[in-house]
Amino acid sequence: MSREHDVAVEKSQRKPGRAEREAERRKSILRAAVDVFSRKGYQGCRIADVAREAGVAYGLVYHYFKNKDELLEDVFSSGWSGFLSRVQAGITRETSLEAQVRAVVQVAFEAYRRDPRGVKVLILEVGRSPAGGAVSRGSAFTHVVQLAAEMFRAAQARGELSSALDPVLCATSLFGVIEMALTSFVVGLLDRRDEQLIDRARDQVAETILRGLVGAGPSPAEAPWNRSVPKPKTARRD
Amino acid sequence: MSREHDVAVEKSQRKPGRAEREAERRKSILRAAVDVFSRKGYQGCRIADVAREAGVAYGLVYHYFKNKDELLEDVFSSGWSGFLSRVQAGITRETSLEAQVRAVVQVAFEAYRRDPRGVKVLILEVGRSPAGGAVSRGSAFTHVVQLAAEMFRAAQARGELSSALDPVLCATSLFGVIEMALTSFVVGLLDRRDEQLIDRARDQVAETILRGLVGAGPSPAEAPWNRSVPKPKTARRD
DNA sequence: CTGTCTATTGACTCATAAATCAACTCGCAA
DNA sequence: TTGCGAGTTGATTTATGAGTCAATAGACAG
Repeated sequence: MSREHDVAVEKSQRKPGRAEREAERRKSILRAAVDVFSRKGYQGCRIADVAREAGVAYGLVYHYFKNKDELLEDVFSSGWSGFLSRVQAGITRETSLEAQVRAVVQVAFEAYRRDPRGVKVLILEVGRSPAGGAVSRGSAFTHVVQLAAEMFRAAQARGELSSALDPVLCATSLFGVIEMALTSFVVGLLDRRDEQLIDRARDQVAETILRGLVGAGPSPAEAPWNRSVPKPKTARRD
Repeated sequence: MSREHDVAVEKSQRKPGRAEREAERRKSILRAAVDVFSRKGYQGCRIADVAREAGVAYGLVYHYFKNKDELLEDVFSSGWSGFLSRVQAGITRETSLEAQVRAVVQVAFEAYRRDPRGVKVLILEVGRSPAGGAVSRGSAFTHVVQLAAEMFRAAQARGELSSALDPVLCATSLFGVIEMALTSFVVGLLDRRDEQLIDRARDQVAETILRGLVGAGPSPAEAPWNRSVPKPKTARRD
């Protein structure tokens, strides 16, 4: 008991403890996998690459993950579930459609800023895996789209959005614009090092969707978008 | 010379001629490749599948194509170049930004209606091949985006579009919305057999982008989207 | 200190599929 | 008819990479 007491008390000290060391290893392999996937794609990468990148032996990958597919599955779920919950939170927090849309866009761009490679994997590999994908990934993309579709549907019920529009199409449009904008950074069409450009892109994406969807309604004359537009442009130094 | 005469004269008869037979074979393999790619993806499919689908021997694929990669390359270029030239034509034919955008959307949806599988391959496999793709595919996507960006830039010069917007982002937004809408049919999020829905989607996509981009100007109260837009000077204050 | 238990290693096996090639078929000209 | 040569075949070879496993090292309990 004395030992365990020590361990429990000094958890934050430099005494890793076996379980923690293991978890750390597992995470480092996961991180390496994201890295390699983002560079070579799922089909194109070898377990050997992941192992080398993580600095562990080939066989160890199979100690922590049943097989290659489960590895991808974990890469996916650890990344996507975070994104999904943030999107969910953003939608719930805000009340107007405009604010909700801005929140979703914000979440996506923030995720990209924090972890471009992870986003790249999600975008290029998982979100739209060819039918063969077989696992839950494909349906996860569907899930987030339906989440957004629900948001648009609710907005229609509140009269904030023309009911002539298809909510699912509104949702795909939203993610289409977001995704393609991020893709253009990923593939180098736009300069990913230009922080200002990323901000402008985020704002323009939100504007495009909002003015588009909202403005498409039957009465464009009203234009209630003087509503607390909270300074779209972050005042940057010149 | 008599032989060539025959061939030339009876071109439309049931005398294939060797060169023509070859070209036909090549095309049938290409068609089969599109088919198999669309079902199993590039990495996931085998040359044997393509050969079987085309009804030819395994080895013959290698008679017509240097290797698997060149096969994909040809699938791509034969499909993409057609799309590209149609987009180009659509942009050139029309004069107002609104009409041009509608034309581009129309081209994409028409292509989908004509050959869903081909579009699926282009969208899911080629357009966004992981960086490792190495070949021209990645840059081709870049190409069409830049074509559209040029269109938006010209519209800015004519005063039809706010110059505060980034033309490249306008272009990615346009294709992002188009592509995701088509994707949602491809993956079954929307019912691809519902012709009416496809039409509605096409219209909504165009509306979304147009009202979005055009309406993004500083004073949406006017709403001057009454066709023609021959007013080159809408004297917008920035 | 000593034994046990498990994390870790990397060479090996095995399945898959790309690419090759020698044999064969068949249209066409002499 | 005959023979050349290109089209066509599919078994064979070769390459690659996933997954296994017996051996080793290292942590922890007694």
